[in-house]
Parts: sequence; structure tokens; C-alpha cells
Amino acid sequence: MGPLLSDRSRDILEAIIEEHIATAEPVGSKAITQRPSIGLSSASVRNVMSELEDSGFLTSPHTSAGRIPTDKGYRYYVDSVLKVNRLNRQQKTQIEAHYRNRGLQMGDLLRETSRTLSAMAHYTGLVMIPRIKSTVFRHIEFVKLSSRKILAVFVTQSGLVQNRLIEHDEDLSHHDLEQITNYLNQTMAGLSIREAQALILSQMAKEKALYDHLLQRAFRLSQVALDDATGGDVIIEGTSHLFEQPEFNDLERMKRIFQTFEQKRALINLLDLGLQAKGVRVLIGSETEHSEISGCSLITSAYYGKAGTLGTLGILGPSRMPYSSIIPIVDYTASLISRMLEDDSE
Amino acid sequence: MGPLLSDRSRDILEAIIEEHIATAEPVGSKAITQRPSIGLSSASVRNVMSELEDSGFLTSPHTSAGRIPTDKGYRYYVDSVLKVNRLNRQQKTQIEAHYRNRGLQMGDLLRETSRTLSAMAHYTGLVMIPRIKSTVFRHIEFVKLSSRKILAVFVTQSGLVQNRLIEHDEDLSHHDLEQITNYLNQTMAGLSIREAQALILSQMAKEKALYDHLLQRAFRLSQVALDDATGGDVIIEGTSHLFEQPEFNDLERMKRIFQTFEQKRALINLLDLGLQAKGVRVLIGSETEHSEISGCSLITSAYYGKAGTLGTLGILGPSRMPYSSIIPIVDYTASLISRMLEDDSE
DNA sequence: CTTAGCACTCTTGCCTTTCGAGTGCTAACC
DNA sequence: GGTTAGCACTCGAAAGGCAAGAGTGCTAAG
Repeated sequence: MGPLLSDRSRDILEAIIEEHIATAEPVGSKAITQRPSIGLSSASVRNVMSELEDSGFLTSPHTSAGRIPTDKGYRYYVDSVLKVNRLNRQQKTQIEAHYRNRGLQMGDLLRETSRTLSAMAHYTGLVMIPRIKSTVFRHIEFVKLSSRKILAVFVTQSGLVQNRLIEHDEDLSHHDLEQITNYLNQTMAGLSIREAQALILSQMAKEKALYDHLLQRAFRLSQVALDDATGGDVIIEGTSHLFEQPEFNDLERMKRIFQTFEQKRALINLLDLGLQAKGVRVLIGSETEHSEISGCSLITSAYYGKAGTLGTLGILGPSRMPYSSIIPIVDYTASLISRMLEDDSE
Repeated sequence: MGPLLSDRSRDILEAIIEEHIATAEPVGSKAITQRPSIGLSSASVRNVMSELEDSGFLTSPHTSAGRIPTDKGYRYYVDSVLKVNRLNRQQKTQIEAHYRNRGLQMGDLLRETSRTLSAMAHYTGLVMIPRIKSTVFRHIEFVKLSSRKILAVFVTQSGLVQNRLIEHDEDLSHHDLEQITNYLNQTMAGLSIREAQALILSQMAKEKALYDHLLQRAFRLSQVALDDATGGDVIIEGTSHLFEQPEFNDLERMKRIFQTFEQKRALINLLDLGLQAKGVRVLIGSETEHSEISGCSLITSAYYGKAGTLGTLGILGPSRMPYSSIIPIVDYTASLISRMLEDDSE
């Protein structure tokens, strides 16, 4: 896909984009001629640039200011031109160093991953916390906080801890809770949450007939505890890096971006899109269909545990981003923590 | 304390500060004379302003630009002039509305509180998560994730859930862990963490003599689980409000502030200062001794659970802040969630 | 002690000018 | 034919100048 361009047009588009990525300035025809790979005069380059503008790959801020890539331009570049670097030994070591010497539990591991991404890329790091539904049951516990309030604490195979407060209209004794806990832990051991939920529903129908009071309670509690209503959260780190980018010199724009960070909803939706995709996914500018972060690109990849896809992680930065070096960072980090999460649950 | 000023100087300082808070501009002598409370000519006001500048309460950005309060000026104002408003019915209802209709567990409650503070004040809300040490033990659970890894999940009286990954060199069976769990839950029920830790230490000494293998393990595990090394965290909400303030039009400054938000360390230290203090505490500009957030003020208050002080919460905004309306917001919110946390553990 | 008056200072906004970068077009060149 | 030198043109950025306005400090009179 992507419209076909002549070799020459492609080379010049590549040169313009790379120059723009390096300088953050609109690039003129003269700058291009100075590249060894282009053996043309500035006049010829101008002709090509004019064509590229007509077909929507470039745009000019004003008449006499050189040209900058459009989202379409970046898209073509990423899809058809870009050659992704491989990480060198040193970079890999640098990433791995973030995880050395610590027994990190799931939550901390994900936070550290977001930090790693942000530190390596000098942009903002994003890590989506796994949806409960995509995890495997390990352990559940009901702790009685007061006569009406029960805290359900729930641990997944990969060590993610979730908890939910349940208001119960009936006073269950410690002993009752213990029995419920034991029963549920035995019954649901090793099930995926999806399976567990199905089991609960079918059992609830049955138990109504059997009229076993305690079991009824057990299933009702576990149903609430495993309910996924809270729906996803995302860990954002390294937001201050955005201040370093000249394209974010605009306070109004920064405000909108940070509002988006705070609401998280929109980010979660964007990250969700990457759940199914294989490998690294690049969303450029308006493709995010979220005007609040226009001018930004999002590089994401899914990460996995033993039970399959857990979530996505990625980097948010300006569209003017050195894709060739950012993409492998996301790729390597995703596969690294996937490996860690798979090993973990042995 | 606070240097003594004549009534007149005090009135004029008050007028200048309130005018500056309202307009965000340097205020000149003429603006002051228009206030009904000041029955003086601009010339007289100028004389007083000159004195106030000499004694360090005011400063002028340049010769012909009116004057703005210094940190010392704000400090005097807050300590000796300010009359704090009371919240009206509507504001209280507004705050309470944030907590209606939801069974919020501890973590969510604190996050919601940070949101509430930020929404009510239009500045950034901060809530410190309680240090383990200042809480009461409720429940502990050890979940075996793999042969070497044990996840310790630990619930406090107020429903705060903490977890820690323990790498253990010995393969404990599920049955062992269950016994350990039961024993510890019985032994430590109702103790404060401080007491529990003391108990663990003394028992560990004893058990060495008694040579009970399982108990030794139990105490060693619980020691690690209750270790407070992670030390505090703070929930920050509403950072985007800062963009609305004219004094934060400076990108370089914003960057420093957001870096401070990311590191959190400095914020935690500042919030810690408010742990002992009774009532609302105001830190103005340079008093924070943290140049990164110079020009900011921090209004904090401690909040309580049944077992005493849990942590502090507050609002971060520009020094030019309507203290009279912000202080009661912090005050009321702190007492409101304290009440909720006390009730909770009945 | 207060205040009117006034000279002085400095910023702000606005206008003009200049400069330079970059373009598009045309005509000459290979 | 494609390619390129040359050139007029456009437009923004930077610099300078000017007037307006706000605010001050000082002085002298009330």
C-alpha cells in the first residue's frame, strides 16, 4: 500500500523527512542538494518538492519557508522508506540494566518499564496495565474490614494484585469467609478469568437449586471481585521530556496534552488498538483521531505473559520523531518484559 | 511572630496582595487608592509602599511597574492578616459529592481525594499514601507464584493493600504457606505495624533457640513483607491546571515543575513536613527550599484514621494564590476523609 | 503629616525597514 | 527531453524608532 512514488521522489522525501527530524525546521531545496545521496540541483529538487506538496506528502508553513512533512508524508516514510535500526549491544544492556538486581513485582515492573521507555527514547513512556480478563487466576482472598465491608484481594498468575471493596448486606463471619476463600481457590485454580467467570455464572444457577447458602455467597462475592468494570489503567512516565521538543513550545497545546494524560481514557483507547496487532504499531498525528494530541505520534507494541497478550506499551512523542531508533526500543522492551513475564509464572 | 507593621502598612500590604492575587499584575499606588478601605492619596500610598519594599515585603519588577509581594510579604499576609473564609454549604456539598454513591477502597479513595482537591481549587492536588508504619495490621497472605517467588499481600485496617515480591531460597509448599499465613494472622491481629515488627524481631530471636523451622520461616517472610523500604508515594492530580496560571507561562519553569512531579521524592519530603503539624500548613515559595518549584506555594493538612495520623494531603499552586478560599478547602477535605477512614474500620 | 504636581524611567505596542531564506518561473544548456 | 542557472517575488524574523501609558520618587505647598 501507500501511493507509488518514483525512486527520485522517494529519495527526496526521505531526505526531507530525515533533515526535518534532525533540525525541527522546515527544509528548503538547498539543504537537500548538500546531501551526498542526491545528485541534483536545487531547481530540480524544487520541482520534485512541488509535486510532493501537490500529492499531499509535504506542506509549507508559508511561501518562503521550506517544507515540512505532513502526516501522510510520515506515514509513507514509515511504511515504505524507513529502514529500522537494530539496537546495538550497549542499548540492549542499557535497557536490561533497568531490571537488574531487583525482584520486581508486576506493578513495579510495569512502572519501571514505562520509565525505561521514556528514558531510552527521551519521550513519554506508556504502559497499559493488563485487563483482568486477559489474565490467569492464581489466588483470591476476602478480608473483612467491617461488618458490611469486605475487601476482595485477587492475584493473577503473573503476580498482578487487584483489589475491590465489596459492600455486603449480610454479616459473614471470619470462618465463613475462610471457607469461601478455600473453596474458590481450589475451584478456580489455573483457570483463565474468562473461564472462571463462566464457571461462576453456571454454578450460581446450579447452586440456587441446591440451596447451599454458603456457596451462593461464595459465587456472588467472587463475581463482584472479578468484575472488570474499572477497565484498564495506563502508567505514564517521562512527560517532562515533551518540554524539550521545540514543537511543544505552545502552552495551549501542552495543556491539552496534559489534560489527555490526566483523563487517560483516550490513551487507553489508543493503546487498546494495539492489542491485536503483531509487532510494533505506529500511529501518526491525525491518525490518532484525537485532536488533543495532534502532532504527536504513538509507537506501540503488545506484550505477553504465559497466557497470551497482556497489554500494550509504547512511546508518545512528536510526529517528528526518529522512528528508526524509537521503533526498535519499543520492540525490544516489549519482548524483554514478555520474556520476564513468561518466566515468572513457572 | 512576623515583624510588626503599623495598621496602615498592614492595610496597604493586604490591599496590594489581594489586588495582585486578583489580577496577577504588579499593582501600583493608584489601584490601591480606589479601594474603599484605604482613605489616602496615591502619594501617601507610595511612601508606604516604598517602606514595605525596603523591609522586604514587596519588590518591583522594574522602575515603573508597580509592586508585587515577596515570599516574605505573603508569609506575613498569611500569618497576620489573612482571615480564612468558611466554606459555604454549596462548596461542602460539592466536595462531598465526589465521594457519594461509591464503595471506594482506600487506594481509590485517596486518588479521588487528590482529584477533588484539584477540582475544587483549580490547582494541583497532592495526596500522600500512608506509610505502612503508621497503619494497623489487618491481614497478611502469602501467594506462591513460582518455586522461588512468593508474593506477600498485606492489608491494613483501613483497607490499604500493599504487596511485595519475595525471592525465597527454599521451596515452601502450599500447605506450609497456609500454616504460616494462619499463624501470622492470629498472632498479629490488631497490632500496629510498629508493634508487629517489634514482635517479629523478638520472636525471631526466640525461635532460633526453639528451633521451629516453620515459625522461623514465618517470621522471616513477614519481616520482609512488612519492610517499609519503598517509603511513601504521592498521588498527583490536576497538573494541567497549572497551565492556566499566567505565572507559569515559562516553559523552562514548567519543565522543572513537572520533573519534580515525576521524581516525587522532593514532594514527599515536603508533605512529610506536614505530618506532625496540626491543622493546615502553608509553605510559601522559597520556604519549600526547593528551587525547582520556586514561585509555588503548598497548602497541606494531615489526615487521620482510627490509629492516628495516616498522611498528608494538599494543594500546590502559585504563590499568588487565594489563600483565604484554598485553605478551607484543604482543611475540610482532610477532615472529611479522616472521618470516612475512621468510620471505615469499625 | 499629607498631598498635588511634575520630571523621570521603563515597558508595551506599533510601525517601518531591512535582511535573508526560499520559492516559482523562464530561458538556456546538454 | 530533462536539467539547471538566473532572477523576480514573497514572506517572516529581527532590529530600530516612536509614542503612549503606567508608575515612581521627589519637592514644595497645604
